[in-house]
Amino acid sequence: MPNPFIQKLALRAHLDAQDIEALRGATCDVTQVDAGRDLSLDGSTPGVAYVILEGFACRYKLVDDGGRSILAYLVPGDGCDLHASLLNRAINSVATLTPCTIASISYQMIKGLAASRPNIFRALWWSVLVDEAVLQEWLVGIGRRSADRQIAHLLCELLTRLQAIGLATEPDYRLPLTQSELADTAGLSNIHLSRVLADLRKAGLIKSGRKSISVPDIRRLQTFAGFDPGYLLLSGPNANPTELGALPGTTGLIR
Amino acid sequence: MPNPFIQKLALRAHLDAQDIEALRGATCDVTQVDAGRDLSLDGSTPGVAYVILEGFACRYKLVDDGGRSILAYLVPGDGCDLHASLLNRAINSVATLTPCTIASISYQMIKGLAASRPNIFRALWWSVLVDEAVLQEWLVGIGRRSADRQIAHLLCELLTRLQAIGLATEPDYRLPLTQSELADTAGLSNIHLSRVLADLRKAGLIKSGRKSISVPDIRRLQTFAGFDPGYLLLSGPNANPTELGALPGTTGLIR
DNA sequence: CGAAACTTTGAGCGCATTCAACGCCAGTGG
DNA sequence: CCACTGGCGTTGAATGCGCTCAAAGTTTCG
Repeated sequence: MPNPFIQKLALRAHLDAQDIEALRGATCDVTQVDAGRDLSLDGSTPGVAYVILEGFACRYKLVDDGGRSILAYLVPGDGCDLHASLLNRAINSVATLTPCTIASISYQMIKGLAASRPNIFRALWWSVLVDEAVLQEWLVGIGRRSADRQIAHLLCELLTRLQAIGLATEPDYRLPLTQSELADTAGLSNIHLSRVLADLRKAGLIKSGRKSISVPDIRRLQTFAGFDPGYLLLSGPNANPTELGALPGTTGLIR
Repeated sequence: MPNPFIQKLALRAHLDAQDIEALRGATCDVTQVDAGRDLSLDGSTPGVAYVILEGFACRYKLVDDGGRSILAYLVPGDGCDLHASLLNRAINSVATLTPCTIASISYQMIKGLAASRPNIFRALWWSVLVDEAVLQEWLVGIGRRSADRQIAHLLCELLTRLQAIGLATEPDYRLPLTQSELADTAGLSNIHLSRVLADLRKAGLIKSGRKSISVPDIRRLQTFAGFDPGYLLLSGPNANPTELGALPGTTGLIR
């Protein structure tokens, strides 16, 4: 069984045989977890990080009034709290959305890997940047996109991410998320989310069944959503970042 | 003149004399920039990072329909694109909001510092985590908080951050932001933002004058906003992160 | 002083919410 | 096999938060 974590890191930096061996050794502490369990709680001091090998999870936060805000989806190959290894406080909660197979990694192990293996370090750093880029894109969506475009954008993103790890075939993919979860991602009520999905269905942009989505025409959905996959930084590893110079403040005004 | 960048990093990791000297040397390429100029454009390949020494800037993205979404405020001491040093593509634009004094740092310089000085590396890593935590909190606010609480929360955050670098006295602080910028941060129209501010003023939670905010009773504003400064990770440097163990999936259910 | 940028106010509309009820489906136990 | 239950999704009606459009007031700056 291939390790999706290693697969994903290999997309983002060149890994040699020793790197892969080290990663394989680090992710050998494997556990099964039910759906709907917390892996880490906001404000706690975990000391252990996880990697999702199978299943879906999410990072989330709760608000005073009982509302929930989903901050990220974790799919196979994604780590959680990996880059928080120098904090003594989790800045968000993490919960499984489906039954999951996860690997536990101690913070010491992570620090050791990051310090001794530059390739791994670079791949982890890259992952952090992707996390941040996704978070930014969600903020844009929730703030400045209409609900239907925002959902379409989210579906495009998930489709792209799942394709990158071979979990989605071209036209359609299985999305084991409830509407309530999508709503808490998009900042909508689940009633309204239901209507938005119905609209997208009526427009022929998606076909949704029980916990699965199929996209008849990806291009059309992407155009509708204004989706540009560039921010996912999937386009090849950056073996050689071009170091161009630039002068400050010469380009143009805002807007 | 003290260097706020070094001050801020020193909050986040212990820096010895050599670290400080190295940082001082790295930030000696200083420039003045007008307000409203772009320091970096989404999708470009900058190759140079900046540190704000004086003034305010922001990270932002534009949407197809002309909308703008502000993703972060950069205050004195904050870096921009520092951690993107291994990307060859900026994932957002950066623009000055006021006249700024900035220092330019080449990516090679950053990489060198991060590689040779563990303390600096740790401080930079810490900064990335704070960036992410703030972004998450904004996502929660824009998605699940009412407009007035969201704005109150944002004002609390900015006040706390400015106090941390000595740019705000206890009861009030100067906030050189236009309502249009606040609106693009909160995902609101500027007309509605004007009303929200008026409501907060009427409720006695803030007193706002021309580009300045004063907060008569910080506690009251924080309570109203549900603000907990923990996510800003300002509470002391993490010289000794406690390494506690934890078992997966034993804590509780979502909600 | 005049122009441009920013802020405020009012009126009307619409997207999204809440509340409530019903349909659907899977699992469970009689 | 059927009734019961709980989670999830859908639909309808009424309310409201926040938006658009438009215009006037206010600062700032050249």
